[in-house]
Amino acid sequence: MPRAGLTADRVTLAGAELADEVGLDHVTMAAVARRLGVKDASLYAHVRSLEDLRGRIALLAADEKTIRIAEATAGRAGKDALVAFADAWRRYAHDHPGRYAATQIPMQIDPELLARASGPRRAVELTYSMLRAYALDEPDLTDAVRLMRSVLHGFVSLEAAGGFAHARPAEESWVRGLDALHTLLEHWPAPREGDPA
Amino acid sequence: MPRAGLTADRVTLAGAELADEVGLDHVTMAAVARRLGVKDASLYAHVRSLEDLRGRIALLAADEKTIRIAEATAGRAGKDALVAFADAWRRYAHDHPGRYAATQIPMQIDPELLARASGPRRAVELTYSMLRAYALDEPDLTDAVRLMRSVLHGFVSLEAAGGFAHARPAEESWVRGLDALHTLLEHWPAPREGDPA
DNA sequence: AAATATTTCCTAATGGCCCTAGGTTAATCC
DNA sequence: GGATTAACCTAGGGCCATTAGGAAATATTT
Repeated sequence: MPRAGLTADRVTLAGAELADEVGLDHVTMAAVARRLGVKDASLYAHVRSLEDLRGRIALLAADEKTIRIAEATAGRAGKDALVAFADAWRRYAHDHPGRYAATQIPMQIDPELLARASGPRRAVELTYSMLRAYALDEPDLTDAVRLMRSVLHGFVSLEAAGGFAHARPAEESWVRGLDALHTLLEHWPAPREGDPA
Repeated sequence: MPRAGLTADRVTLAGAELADEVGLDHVTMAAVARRLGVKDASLYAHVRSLEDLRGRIALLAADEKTIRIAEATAGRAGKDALVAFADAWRRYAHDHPGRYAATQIPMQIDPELLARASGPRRAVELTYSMLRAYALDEPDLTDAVRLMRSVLHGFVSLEAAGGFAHARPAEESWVRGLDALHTLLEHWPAPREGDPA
């Protein structure tokens, strides 16, 4: 009987595809094994546990999202870069809802695996380089990066959870929200007197 | 043998407490039943399924969060109200991480139950009333409300997932981010020429 | 107060899932 | 080709969700 040719990456990919199709919390060892034409016990040669698998899906998603953002922002600057960055983020979440959901799981990921992963780190670095165009000094830059990430992640999450009633298309609020963010970054307020930095 | 005196609300509360203690996805029928000193099968007289229970926890959380925000913002206006609103939101997420996580599950909630719940609707209404102080006209007001909710939810989620490296305390980015949001709301940019509203 | 109806909670059972242990067989390396 | 490594399997234990149907406590009616 020939072998299926499994590997940790192939198991992860199957899990990721399944997550996009049926939702992250319907990704089970049994279902992934079925998709690969294999018995569930066979997966444990490549993946430590279901939690481990979910962590790997999260890291895969981080890598893919980072690549998309890098490609989208390459050669752009200023507001162009901002919009390209944000659109790439949102589009990834739309195209891969299950993978994206995996990125939200609190960091119960195998530390060794996490250390070898470049996706999350590079995503933050990309945000920094994009925002550097706005001439913010630390610690404002860090605060702006965090605000930016909060907006993108929050909008996309609420959208996915059906949080925006259908009155006004989410797309339009998105465009206008990015306009507003751009304006804000150009006029980032100075710390108020009396507040510690 | 005396009875436990269960009801849908008591089961939901036990589930919510458990969610805060051990995380939402460790909330199982069996665990809730143990906590209530009851057999798991007994819960099905009050709750349709595990999914139903999670939906009820989400609605409970929405109600509680709304009440906290309402109390915090009562009698305040302008930036005071904004900060009180945001802090109440974030504090609820910190105090009740499991309940808060439940609010993120896509709306697979029993529609009939949802219709009777006032929490989610009132939370949005409160956001509208708070932002009305900034003299925005529709559709800008709706876009601002959505941006606001995105920031709050996104920040709190990233924080809970350990998304902010410890370099700079999240608290400080939070305060400065709210400063920035306030400024933005005071100077909300007009739609750019050529763009459809 | 007695009889009835209702509801709560139980026991029993099915099937699915995660995961471990230990055996076979296919690929790989000399 | 023979030995080693690894992939994949069978078997099984334990936990969980859910249903069906029975017994006992409460509520309702007379």
